[in-house]
Amino acid sequence: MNKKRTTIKDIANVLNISPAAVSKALHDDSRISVKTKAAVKRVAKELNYQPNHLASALRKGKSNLVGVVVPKTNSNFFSSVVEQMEAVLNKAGYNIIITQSNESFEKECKNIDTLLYTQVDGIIASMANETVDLSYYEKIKANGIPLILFDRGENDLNVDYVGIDDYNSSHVIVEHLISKGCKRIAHIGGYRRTRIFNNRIKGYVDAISKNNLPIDDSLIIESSLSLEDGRREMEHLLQLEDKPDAVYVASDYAALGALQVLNEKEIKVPEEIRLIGFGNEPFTSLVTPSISSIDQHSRDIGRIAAETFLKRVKEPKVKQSLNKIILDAELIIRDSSK
Amino acid sequence: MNKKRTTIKDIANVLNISPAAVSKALHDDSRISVKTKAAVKRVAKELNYQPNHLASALRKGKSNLVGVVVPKTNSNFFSSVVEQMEAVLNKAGYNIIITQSNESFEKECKNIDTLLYTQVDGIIASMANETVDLSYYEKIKANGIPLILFDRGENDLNVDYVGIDDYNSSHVIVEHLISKGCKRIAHIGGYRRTRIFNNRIKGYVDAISKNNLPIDDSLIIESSLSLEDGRREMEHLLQLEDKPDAVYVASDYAALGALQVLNEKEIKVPEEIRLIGFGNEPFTSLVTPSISSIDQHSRDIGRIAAETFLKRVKEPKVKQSLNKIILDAELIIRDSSK
DNA sequence: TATATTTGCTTAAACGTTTAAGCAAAAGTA
DNA sequence: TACTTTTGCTTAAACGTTTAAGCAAATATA
Repeated sequence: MNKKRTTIKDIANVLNISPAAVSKALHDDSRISVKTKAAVKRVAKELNYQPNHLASALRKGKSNLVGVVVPKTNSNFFSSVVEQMEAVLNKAGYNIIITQSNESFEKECKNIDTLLYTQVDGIIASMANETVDLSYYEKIKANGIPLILFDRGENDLNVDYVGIDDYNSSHVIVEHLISKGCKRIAHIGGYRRTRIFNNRIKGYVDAISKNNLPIDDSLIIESSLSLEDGRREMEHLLQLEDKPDAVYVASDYAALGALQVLNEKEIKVPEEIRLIGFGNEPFTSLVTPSISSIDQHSRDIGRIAAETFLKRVKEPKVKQSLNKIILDAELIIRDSSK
Repeated sequence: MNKKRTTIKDIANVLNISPAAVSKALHDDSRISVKTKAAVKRVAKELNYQPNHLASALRKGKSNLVGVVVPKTNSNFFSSVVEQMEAVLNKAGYNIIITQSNESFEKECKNIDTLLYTQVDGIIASMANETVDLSYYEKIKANGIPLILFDRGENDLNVDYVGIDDYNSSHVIVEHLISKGCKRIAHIGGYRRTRIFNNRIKGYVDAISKNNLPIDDSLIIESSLSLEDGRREMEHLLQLEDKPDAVYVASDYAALGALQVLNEKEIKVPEEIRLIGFGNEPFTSLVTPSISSIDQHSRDIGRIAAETFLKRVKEPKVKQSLNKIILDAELIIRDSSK
């Protein structure tokens, strides 16, 4: 029994040609005869030859791997984004390494180090909520490989970005609620230090003003947007003297927490309080009442991010103008705001 | 400006020592003086040296990468399993490449090829529902690297496996339902060709018999267990002349579909029909009524699968006896079966 | 003091592939 | 026929590490 894997050399020995010829034959080089090519491929199959990616990547200085950094794969949004990326990149001959930061800055840094160490040809990332220090992302840029951000980006980094228009989404939501007659619209949002949440808050504030409603700071709440946060902040809102008649929550999970509290207290949704979430997670259509939410076009984001990467590697010389691709989000109206 | 990355050679040149000495210094070899080590590490930092994983992996014949194949990361179970694997393997110096098959056999094969090509040191996999042909898994075994299966495995492959006791879980469920007075318990299951679903069906049948209830084939249904399948099969069960008084669904998603139909038809759960799911997905506690379900100890499964891999690479010579680790699952009783 | 051991390095080969350069034979051109 | 071009390969170096083997100098041992 042979312990060793078969290499290009083994094939060369069988056919009494040079390893170089075998390599070229396997890559359909025009300078190799049809006959030799056929023979090489036959022997390769016979010996169950598996190319060694490490060796070719080392020699070519290109690993054909793309690193993906996400906060958590355990959400419909991210897993759907990743699925599309995979599809597009696979077609172009790339494979992806997915790493999750679990929303931890420290883990995110470790992941980036790992990916660089593994010699990925580029990194597509969405930042953890915790992340403020951008030095690790500068490290990627310094490395010379393309860096594409999606969903959770940072303007300061000056790299390609794909995401939805959070600012405008807030406008759509607020205007929908006002059209239903709401006058006191609360916003359970994320922390302002994350750009997307900041944009949602700014959009909310501007939309309220634009529609001549008063801005009430007690109706604007920042949190981590977990289900528990949603519960806590909803309870808090219900203790206000002047209760809101609608709540716009910047995440479906927190919106669900809010809904649980409303259901438990037998406050009718949407009659007494209208509720809108963000992200269009599958469960929003499954709970009672179903939750209106913003669809983030996850599939498009994944596809476009991957395509942007491919463009960058194809034209590394040309200092292309930066891509900031902002997609329009879509409000899916369900029972909670009808 | 220097385009090139700094290598071990650059450091060697600066200090006028050999690349070999630098390599050893970086690995804290005992035969390198403390002084040289310090100097090497200082220069490495100064030049922002990043080791080239490809080169060391090629030379050492070891990539320190572990491939993970899952049907879909978009489920609490799998993402939680993967999270634990990552934690354990990272600690041991390994990184993981996650690939999802999206339940497609073809994609699964492609993923395995990719992983082998990338020279992973081992593969931890859970098979797609579609998968019947095991030749790709044999390919992994032939490659000589460890293969660990979890959750969805195959006895025929004769490799390490970690999972829960599906057969016994069915017993626990059936007995719980009987204790609540149920007499006609239906089972919306997966396809028998998947071992775990087959075990759940067998467990169900045996538990029914053991408790002296009649086996009624019209109450045993095989499906893909999607939410839509759950809806369709629940509607089908409700059209039976002799309706069930309990339904045990082998997946939470399908259980949710069933629950939707019951809610729509205003059939009271649990009063008229009791319902139990499988997997303890987060939404089971979020919907109304909350769904009783089986917790699969995803964190333990991830941890143990990773540890099993580490054991296998540590002792490749010793033909260890095969590990089949079967964990006890836990029934979480909620409103749908109270 | 003579010999053995340890220390601290160097040299050189190896991992498996790709590729630039080169070269003889075959085929094309004048 | 004498030249150029094309075809079909070979040779050898390179990618960045690691590591076995070796060797001189320093240190320990007898």
